[in-house]
Amino acid sequence: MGITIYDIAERAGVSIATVSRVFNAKPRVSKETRETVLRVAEELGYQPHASARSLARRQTETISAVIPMISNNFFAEVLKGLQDRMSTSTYDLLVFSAPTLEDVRPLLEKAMHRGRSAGVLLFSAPVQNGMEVQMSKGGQPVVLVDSYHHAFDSISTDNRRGGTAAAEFILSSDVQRPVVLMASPDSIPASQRLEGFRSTYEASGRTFSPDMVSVASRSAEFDGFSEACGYSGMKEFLKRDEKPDAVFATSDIQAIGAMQAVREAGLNVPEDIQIIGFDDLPMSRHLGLTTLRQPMHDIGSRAFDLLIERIQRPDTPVAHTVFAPSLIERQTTRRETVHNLETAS
Amino acid sequence: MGITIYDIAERAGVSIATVSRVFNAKPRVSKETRETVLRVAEELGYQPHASARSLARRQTETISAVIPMISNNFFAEVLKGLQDRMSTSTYDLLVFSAPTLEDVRPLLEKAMHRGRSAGVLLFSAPVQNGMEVQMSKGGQPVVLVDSYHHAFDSISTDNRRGGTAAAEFILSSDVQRPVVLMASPDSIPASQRLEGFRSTYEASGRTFSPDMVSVASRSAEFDGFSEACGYSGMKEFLKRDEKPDAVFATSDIQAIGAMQAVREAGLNVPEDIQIIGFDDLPMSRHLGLTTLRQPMHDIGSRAFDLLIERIQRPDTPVAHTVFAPSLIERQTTRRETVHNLETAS
DNA sequence: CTGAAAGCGCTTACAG
DNA sequence: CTGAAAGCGCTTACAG
Repeated sequence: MGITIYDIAERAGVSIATVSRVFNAKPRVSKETRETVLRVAEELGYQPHASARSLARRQTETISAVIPMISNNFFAEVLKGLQDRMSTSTYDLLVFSAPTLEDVRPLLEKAMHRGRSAGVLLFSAPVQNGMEVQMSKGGQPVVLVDSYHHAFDSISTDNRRGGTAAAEFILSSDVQRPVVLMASPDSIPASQRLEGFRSTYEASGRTFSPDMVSVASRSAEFDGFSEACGYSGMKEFLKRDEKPDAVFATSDIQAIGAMQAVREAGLNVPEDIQIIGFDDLPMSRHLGLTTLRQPMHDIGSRAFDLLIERIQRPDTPVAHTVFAPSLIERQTTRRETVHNLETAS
Repeated sequence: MGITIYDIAERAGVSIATVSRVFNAKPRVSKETRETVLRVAEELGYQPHASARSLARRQTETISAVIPMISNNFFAEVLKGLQDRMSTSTYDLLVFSAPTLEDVRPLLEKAMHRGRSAGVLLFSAPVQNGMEVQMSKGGQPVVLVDSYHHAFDSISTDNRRGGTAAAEFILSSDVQRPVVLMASPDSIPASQRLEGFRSTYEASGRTFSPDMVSVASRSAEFDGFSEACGYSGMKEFLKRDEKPDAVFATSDIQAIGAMQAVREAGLNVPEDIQIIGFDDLPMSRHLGLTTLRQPMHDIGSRAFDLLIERIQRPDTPVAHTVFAPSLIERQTTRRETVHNLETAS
């Protein structure tokens, strides 16, 4: 059905080898033959066959991305950064989206199939048990995005530091009863954010009790990174006699759910309750949400660069890229005491 | 580097043909040889080479999705429906994301490359000029998602009807000065939503003047489907002496931007201004947004089914699937007169 | 039930 | 600068 290299060779009166050469921009071809080949190819509407090419070249120009919960806004943004970066390359992107963290394993397996792609980007999944082995002997390099493991390249945000920044912000204000809206305990990033918050808070001399945090169920949709989780968690907090006066959510999406719960309770943000999120989704700006920004776009584009680098130079030492989150102050918080702050964003 | 069919044939003491047979679940293989082959393959960690396989079979088990602006929430949801459906199939998904509608053309071209995929899903892009030809003679079938063209299978929402429903809702209330927040004029879906609204509104005897609609600029990010556009459009409306008392946005995301603008102006939703969106994104429920729901998940899964159907039976007549949007009433609107409503959601 | 062989559409030394 | 030929890793009639 398709027209091949043979068709154009015949019609141009040359061998298939020279046809191949012109399509691979090899130098040793005379200008005239190059031109006729190109013309004939154009006439016939020739397109190289992707599979044949990668089989012969013993390499493929596609990469795989294994992503849990693709409709998550954070991933969507990172993906956008990735795609923007890829649009100027010749690589294609194969996307494997896992409904839950459980499904990541088999999908990774699939993505690692020989000849399918040249490398894989594994998003936000903890590397556990046999996965490490599977990844090492898979033949293609994998780089971790929003995750960490000493044996693989990774790119992530300093979640602990983000938690610390949130705590510092709260400690420097007049907040008395902060609470934390945490995602699933299985989520490494969320755990680190909580931990950064907790340790910094305690370091100030105040006590951080377990009832100050609402943890999403392990089976929660999107690992607890959802409005629903933020909403219901906040509802619970609001039932207390002593209502919280500030909440740190481990993601913007949870913070948005919390905002809604607060409003429904007839309370005001930030007057009654201040809210801090994590991510800085595009919508957060318009919602006036104070948050810890992750450079999602950069994470995506860097991930691509790292993977390509690794594909081309497999023996480079493993590298970990960590971005620092930055506090973006907006309307959901107010700063009472403005000491210790050199720059306001 | 990789271990091939030859390795396992040798080690199992059989020919490569029989090895191939067991991996293709062909019937004519004795139980014993099947078992030894499988065992040896397991030992050696054999994986079939994807490219070689599709070259030999003359078919590939991957499909392509060409999507403008992948970080758009609507697409993310449709993609999720698609992926959920695909997870039980053996197909892989190649994603081509276009930063703008301009980039769709070249990406589609790329996606149509021979041997790359068995079919393509083209999202939300108007089929214009030469695209039709390119798509017809591309060799692989394409189905349109959230778009329409008589010559290709398509799956979409009845946007006009959604606009009509929004207008009817408003007409049955005490709203006096409704306005519309429209996305880019280049967007077919947005145009249809507006048109449905306009015609129904006028049919009631009221006049619909051009200054009742705020149209996003052609160069607006995400074709105007963004909080930023809803926000700025609403800001303009609020500068008027006679402020609107209801707004119909052509997407939820614009509606969310509008909500923020209203709040910042010190006005209340729905008391001062009622808001209706379009899509019913997951977050809309938690924001209490009244909207016209599109079954995004179903759109995604149906799209997959349609494409596979078309791949398998290329000569089936072209089919168009149209989903009816449904009005979901929530807190951003209030119904004064409750006549003509059998079921409240 | 099993094997030898041709073929899928390209790339790439090797000669010339 | 160009061609003949082998090879990439699999599938699939065709014989047996």
